Amino acid sequence: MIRLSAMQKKVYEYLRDHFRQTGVLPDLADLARTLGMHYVSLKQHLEALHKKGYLTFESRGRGRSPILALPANATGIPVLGSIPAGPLSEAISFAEGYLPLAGLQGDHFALWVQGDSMADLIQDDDVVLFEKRLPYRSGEICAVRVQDSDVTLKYLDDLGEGRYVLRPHNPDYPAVETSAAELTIEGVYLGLLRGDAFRSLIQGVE
Amino acid sequence: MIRLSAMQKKVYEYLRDHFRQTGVLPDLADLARTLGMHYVSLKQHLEALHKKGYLTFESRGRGRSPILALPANATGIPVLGSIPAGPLSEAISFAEGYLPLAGLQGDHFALWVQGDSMADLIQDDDVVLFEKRLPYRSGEICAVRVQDSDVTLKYLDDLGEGRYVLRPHNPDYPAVETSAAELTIEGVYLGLLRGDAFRSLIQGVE
DNA sequence: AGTATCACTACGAAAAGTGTAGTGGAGAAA
DNA sequence: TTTCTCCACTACACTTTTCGTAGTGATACT
Repeated sequence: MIRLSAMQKKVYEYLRDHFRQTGVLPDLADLARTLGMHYVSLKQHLEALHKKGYLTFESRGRGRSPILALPANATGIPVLGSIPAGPLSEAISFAEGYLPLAGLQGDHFALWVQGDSMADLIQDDDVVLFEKRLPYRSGEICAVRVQDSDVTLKYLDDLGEGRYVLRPHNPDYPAVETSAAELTIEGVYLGLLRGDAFRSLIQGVE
Repeated sequence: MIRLSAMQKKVYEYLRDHFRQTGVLPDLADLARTLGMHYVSLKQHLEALHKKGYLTFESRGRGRSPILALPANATGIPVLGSIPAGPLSEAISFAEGYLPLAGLQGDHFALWVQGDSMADLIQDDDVVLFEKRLPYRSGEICAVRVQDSDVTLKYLDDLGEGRYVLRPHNPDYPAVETSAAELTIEGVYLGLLRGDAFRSLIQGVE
């Protein structure tokens, strides 16, 4: 991203925090008062931020509220590239879109699942929501990375003494035993989204 | 609902249709021009509609765009009360909430599933989206009503000659054969929503 | 019948918010 | 130095919203 000046950064961070807390963006006049600057200066900062791609700012003519919005990547949950839920192979790639879900506590991400190792519970092409944390108990569904290269989606059974089992739901796949040293837990399963109708909720997908 | 005057009804129906088609609501000034009335008259109509519960209209002070929104039940997909996916017993009750999904073609509804006859594909407490239509082929998952009283969620296999089989995904439950005369197809499965995080998308749930 | 009250409709004027143009200073970069 | 960007301000035009005013019709009470 292009570098921001001090004032631009201040404006952007205030807007982002305000949106995360309240879910709405303030009026330009209120905002100018809060930040202690003139309306026109604020507007110039917003135009600069828009030009640099940090937000959407579009005037709609005199007297009409401008279109002011933060991009999905500032507030939404990133939907990461597809991961194989079958054999361990691909890793998490870059974000393909963002899921606008307000009011969630914690750090979340979503994966576009490919493969059927968790079928029928989780199917090919499902979008699965995760929270970035360690599992609270043995047997939770987790997105795990083994040997610093592959990401997969399995039940994570804790055998104790640093030993773990990655257990698929689909009995056609084998369970794999591994050690804590080889294992990186990327997140814990929270829920899933299935079907084209719901997939339209994801923003930023071409 | 409280009765509306002719003008109020005209305003409400125009807003509803406009939102369904475009997904956004027009400016009050544009709206007044389109409907051929003065801005203030329109505003009074909107206030009356708000008072009567047909929409949300809240002024935000002079010169600031008002908060104008249609209730979820005018535009969203109704989420109907829980149905048993296990043994045939309960019927669709009243709407418990609405799912705001814009841009869907066709007539949709959602069911809050209880039971595990479709496990592991569809689990207890999932919210399942349906389209109100007949299945295109045999074997689709449908919400069906048998004998004009019970609603259930099963694969619907067409045996021909007016005979059908309601087949659960969970092998612990038996498949049931029935006839076209006893069968009412309420809708065809489109997708599902699982997990508390996604459930917060449903509006109107206490 | 007459009166009071209320809801509905309608218009004009003023307050507050928003947009554009133009000016100018401070500091960094060429 | 010159040029550019960032930042700030003044002044004025325009839009949106509110406030005030008024007429009509229905209903209920005297």
